[in-house]
Amino acid sequence: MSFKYILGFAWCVFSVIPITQNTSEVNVRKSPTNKRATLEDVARLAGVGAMTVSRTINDHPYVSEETARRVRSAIRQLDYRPNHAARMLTGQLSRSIGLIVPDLADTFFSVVSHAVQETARESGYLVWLAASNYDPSIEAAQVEQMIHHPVDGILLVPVDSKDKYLKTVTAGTTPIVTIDRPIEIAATDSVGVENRAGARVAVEHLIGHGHKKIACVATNTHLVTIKERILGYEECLRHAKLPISKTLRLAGRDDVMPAMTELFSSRNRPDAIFAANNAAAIWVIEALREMKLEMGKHIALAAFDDVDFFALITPPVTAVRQPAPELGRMSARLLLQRIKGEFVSSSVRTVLPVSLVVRESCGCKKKE
Amino acid sequence: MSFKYILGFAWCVFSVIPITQNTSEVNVRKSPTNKRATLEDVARLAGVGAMTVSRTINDHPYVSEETARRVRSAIRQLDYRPNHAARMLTGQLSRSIGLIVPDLADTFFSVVSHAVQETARESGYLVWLAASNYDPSIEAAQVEQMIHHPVDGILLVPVDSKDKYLKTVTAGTTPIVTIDRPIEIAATDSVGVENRAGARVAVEHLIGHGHKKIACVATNTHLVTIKERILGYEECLRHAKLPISKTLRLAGRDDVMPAMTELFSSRNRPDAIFAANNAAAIWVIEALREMKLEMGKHIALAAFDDVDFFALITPPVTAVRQPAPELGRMSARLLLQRIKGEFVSSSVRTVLPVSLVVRESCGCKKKE
DNA sequence: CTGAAAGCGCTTACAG
DNA sequence: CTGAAAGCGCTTACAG
Repeated sequence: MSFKYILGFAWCVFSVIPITQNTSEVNVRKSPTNKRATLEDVARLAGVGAMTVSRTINDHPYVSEETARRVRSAIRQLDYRPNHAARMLTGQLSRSIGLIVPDLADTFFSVVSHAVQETARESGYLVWLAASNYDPSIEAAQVEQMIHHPVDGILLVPVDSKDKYLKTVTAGTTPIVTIDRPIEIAATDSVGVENRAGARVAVEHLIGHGHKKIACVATNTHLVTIKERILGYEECLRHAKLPISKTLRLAGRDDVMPAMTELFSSRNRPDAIFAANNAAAIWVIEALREMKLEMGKHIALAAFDDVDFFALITPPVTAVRQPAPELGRMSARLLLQRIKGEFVSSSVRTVLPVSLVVRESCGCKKKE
Repeated sequence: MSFKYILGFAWCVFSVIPITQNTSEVNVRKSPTNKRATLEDVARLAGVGAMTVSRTINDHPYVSEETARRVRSAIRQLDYRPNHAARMLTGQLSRSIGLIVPDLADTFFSVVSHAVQETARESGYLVWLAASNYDPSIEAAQVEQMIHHPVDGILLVPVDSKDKYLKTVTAGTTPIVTIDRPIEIAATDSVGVENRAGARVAVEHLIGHGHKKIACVATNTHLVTIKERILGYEECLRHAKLPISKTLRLAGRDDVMPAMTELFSSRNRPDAIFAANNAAAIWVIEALREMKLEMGKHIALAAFDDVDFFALITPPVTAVRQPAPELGRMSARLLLQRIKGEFVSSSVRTVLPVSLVVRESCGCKKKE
């Protein structure tokens, strides 16, 4: 279907080249002097009590500048770094959060993750990252493991927003913020986007082009977000008094061609398609190529979830753009606030706006 | 340059909707009974000593099946989970590794990260993820923070393989494996790909099409990997006795059009382009559109680093595909071996093969 | 097979 | 401003 011919090459060697060990690596590793310096060591060297060192590190007031200087110098000499594990044991915050997404290789989630990571770093937080592979049991296990690590809070893109494990987890003491979709069986903070309204705008745009038979194609139709988009699509058509066809649900790549062929040979052959998510859009685009139907000419297309390369496709694809970096930043900030206890209201659902990026697959022409 | 017209919408509301708190969330959180159970609690409930519980958890031999059963039941009753922080303090492995990449939003790195994450999970490891944003000082800080957390090992895509901080870090006790490129100032394990040979195959393919004037375009030319690819390009042309033009180095998006215009108006106007990395390829593609030059017809293009959507572009782009998931998996496995001490040889450099995915931008025609 | 003691490296009260 | 004591939750020797 996609036109790739892989060429093999004789030079494709898999080589493991041992490098001559010119550093004293092994010795260094075993050297006992290399053992990490502790608070005690620093205290001894600086000639003070352990508490004074601790206070200096934590910027407590009530340490004479004089002593602080001595301590700092000792710290530098020994290259001392506080042991995080010991700190956490005394009830300190771990200064870490967990992030669990379905698939890191998906552009949308990787952009969200990058933003989360950056926001966390700015606050001195480290982030655990895990991918659930769309498997609720993996998700539950990872959340568990993180909570007991422990982390100060968790950012989660829930695969199944009704899974019972969420009930237990949200009742616990670790704050949780969900990204992209809220949890349906408990009240937690969530940050998402205007799915329904976004779908409406995309479909309205197609209607504006004069299309009457608009089909909807989607994958992952069990997700609340996708359901919302489909609702938006239906609302819009109902409002315009146009016929609503049942949404074409694609489960896998193999479904695509048969389903599309059937759709186009039916007497309800559509003149426009609304793809409710990017996977559906990509599959539709591939299928249309296969079927020799030119987008923006034989058939119009508008998608939900804009992917950068949609601009590079011919013709460029019109799509609803989600503010992925904002989603990451906002959710991370909200979680950090919860952790610090700065934010004590009840759960909030934040809904971010989306915008339609009009290109050419919908039938619009490029302005020169 | 890219044709996007953002439409604003009146309904683009940013709404923060407080949800009525119908769960007893707050009470639960403060409830002291909710405090995590400890080893001691379990021991008391099971009527045994703490050690017995510890041994049961860790599957030590020498625990009578009878006692073990009682302990396990107590664990279940109290929903006990060992505190990781306490364990680590007694010198146990943390069962976590760190991964630092330049940019998580980059497809190549996000695919690598996903694979690393998965491999780690299969071994019960959790992974810290950080992005350096191509800034060596951020990279150094994150490595530091992870090492002192502590983590058992670190996977790193070094931004500057000569940065002096690497000297210190690699001399330490935490094993480090670099991905994509080795460190130049110390001997550590690394897992990368055949950059030079890959470039050669791509350029040879262009030569095979009869092109004589082949230009090379690249970004991030300070990276060893890119240098290698450029060397491969030059070797190949030298071998074919064709003129070698100086590599066009693009620093930012704004450089592209001026540089390309100049390149094409010079008397050495190329008939083919080798893009040494995906960013360069994308910029070149955009520029060619702008210049109304059709790939595979007016100009041939082959790129290093295949990106999924290259197949969806018109014409589909011919590119050297790197085994990103393997890169992630292999490096993670190698690191885990080092951590367990299973692997005690000196540092190894692993080089994975790449393959050319021939599509149409090079001038090949799609087989029907 | 089982448990009491000591300690991992830090911090929180408590006394100076 | 500073320090000695106790404890966070576990595990490693050491004795039964």
